[in-house]
Amino acid sequence: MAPFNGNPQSYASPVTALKPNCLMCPAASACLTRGISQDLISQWNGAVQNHLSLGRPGKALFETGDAANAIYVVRAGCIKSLTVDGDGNERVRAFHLPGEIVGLDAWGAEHHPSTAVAVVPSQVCRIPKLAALQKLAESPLLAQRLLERFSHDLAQAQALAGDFTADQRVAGFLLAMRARLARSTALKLPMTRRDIANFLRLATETVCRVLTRFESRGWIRSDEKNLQLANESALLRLAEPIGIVAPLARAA
Amino acid sequence: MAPFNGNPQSYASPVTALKPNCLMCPAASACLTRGISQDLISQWNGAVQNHLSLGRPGKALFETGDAANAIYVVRAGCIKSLTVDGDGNERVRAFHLPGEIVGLDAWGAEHHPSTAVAVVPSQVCRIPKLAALQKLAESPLLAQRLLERFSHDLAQAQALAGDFTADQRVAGFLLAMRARLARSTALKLPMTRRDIANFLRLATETVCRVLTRFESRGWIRSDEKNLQLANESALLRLAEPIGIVAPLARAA
DNA sequence: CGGTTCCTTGAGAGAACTCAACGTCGGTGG
DNA sequence: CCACCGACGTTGAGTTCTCTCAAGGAACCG
Repeated sequence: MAPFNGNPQSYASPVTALKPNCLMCPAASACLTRGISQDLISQWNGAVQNHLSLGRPGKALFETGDAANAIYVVRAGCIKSLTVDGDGNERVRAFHLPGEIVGLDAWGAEHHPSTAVAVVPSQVCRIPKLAALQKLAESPLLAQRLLERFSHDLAQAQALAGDFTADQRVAGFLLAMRARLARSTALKLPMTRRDIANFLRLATETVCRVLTRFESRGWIRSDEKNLQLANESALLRLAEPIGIVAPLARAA
Repeated sequence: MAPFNGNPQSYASPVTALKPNCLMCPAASACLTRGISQDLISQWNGAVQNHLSLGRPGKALFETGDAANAIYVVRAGCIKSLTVDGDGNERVRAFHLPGEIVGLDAWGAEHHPSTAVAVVPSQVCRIPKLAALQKLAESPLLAQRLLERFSHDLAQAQALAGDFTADQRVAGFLLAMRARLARSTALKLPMTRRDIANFLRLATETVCRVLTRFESRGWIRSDEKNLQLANESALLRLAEPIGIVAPLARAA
C-alpha cells in the first residue's frame, strides 16, 4: 500500500509542500487565476492554506455533515460530489476536474450537503472561505471570477436537470468531458460506467448500450475508459436540446 | 387592459417610483438585505437602479440571448426562468419568488442563457452587475450574502436534478413551495400545473394524477391553485431522498 | 355566449429499468 | 505460480413507470 507520490513537491520541505505555488500549478490554465496578473495570482496564493493528496480512488475529501469551512480547487485528478439518501443509495451530483472547485454548494452552509470523493488519485488546494472572502474584497477581478464560476455551475446544473433521452444525456456528457479535458478528440475518462450512469440518472447497462450504439454508428471508438470521438457533429446535433454550457476555461 | 397598479409607490414622483426604498420593501424578509444593518441596507439600495413591473402573466423580463448586464430581485409575484430548444420545446428551469434573484445563471456570461417570464403580475428590482460588484467589494457581509444565494441555488438545482419518482418530485416541490412561501400549510401556487410539470420533468397529466392520489390519501386538500398540506410528515418521508435544501430566508 | 386555457380522468405505447448471466481484469493469498 | 474473489463492462429478456393520445368539464375573457 505505497502512498500515492504524484505530488511534485513531496521532496521539498514540509512548509513548501503545504503551500503550493499558484504560478507553477499544472491546473493554472483552468483555475480562477487563469489569465490574471502575476501580482494578483500571488495575492490569491495567499488564501491557499495547503494542498491535500487523495492517494487512492474512494478516498473522501469530506463527507456529508462535515463542517464546511473551505472550498477546494482540484489540482490534479478527478473528484466526485455525491449524496447518500436514507436507503443508502448514492447519487453523483457532479464531477470536478483540474481547475474546478469542490464545495461551492456549501458556501452558504455550515455543513457540507454532499460528500466529495476521489475518483482517481487526486490533489486539491484547500482555501478557507474566510481567506477567500478577504481576497475577494481586495480584488473585484477575483470576486468576478468566483461569481462566474458559481454562475457557470448553476447554469450547468440546471441544463443537466432537464428531461432528455439516454442518448442525448450520454452525448452531452461526452461533449462536456471533451471540452473540459480539452485536449483532442481522444478522451480518457477517469470515472467508471457506474458513476457516469449514476450522474446521468441512467442504469449502468443503459450507458453501456448507448455507447455500443454510438460505436456501431461510427460516432465513437471505445476501449473501456479510452474514448475517441469520431463524429463530434453527430453528437452535438443529438445533444443540442440540453444546451451545453461552454466551459469557462481553455488551455492557455 | 388596465395597467397593473400593485406598486405602492406608483402615486409618488417618477424618480421615487424608479428607485424603491429597500427599507420599506415587502420582500425584505427574504431578500439579500435580510437582517443586516440599516446603513448597509441603504448602501445596497444604492446599487438598485430601478424597479420594473411585469403587469401580465407571460410578460418577459428578458429573453435568451439578451445582453446580461444586471440581476433582478423579485419584489412581488413570481418569475419563471425557462429555455427553448431547437424544436421549440420550453423547459422551466426555476421559479423565483419574492426576495429571490433572477439572472444568476448569467453572471458569468454576456448574454442570458435563459428567458425570464412573469408567472403572475410581478415586480422586480434591477441591479446592474457592475454596481452590485462594487457594493460587494465594500461590504464582505453583502458579498457573503450573494455567495450564499449562489451556493443555495446550486445545491437546490443539483438536488432537483436527481432521478426520482413522480410522487417524490411532486412531494418535494410542494414542501419547497411551502417553505419558500412560508406562511402556513395553506399554499397558493402561482403557477399552472403545466409549468409545475414542465419544471419537474413530468407530464401535466402525471402531476394531476399524483395530486389526486395525495388527496385521496388525505395528505393534501386541493382546490386548483389553493392547496392545503394536511400531512406534511408523509410528504416529507416521501421526499426525503431528494434532500430538500432549506430555504435561506424566513419571515422575520 | 363562443373561444381559449386549464384541470382532470382513461386507455394504450414506449423508453428505460430490473433481473440475470458471462467475460475480463487486477489484486490477494494459499 | 496460480486459483480465487470482487469489481467492472457488456449483452439479453421481461417488467414497469411515465408519456402520449384522447376526451370532457370548468373557469375565464373578449
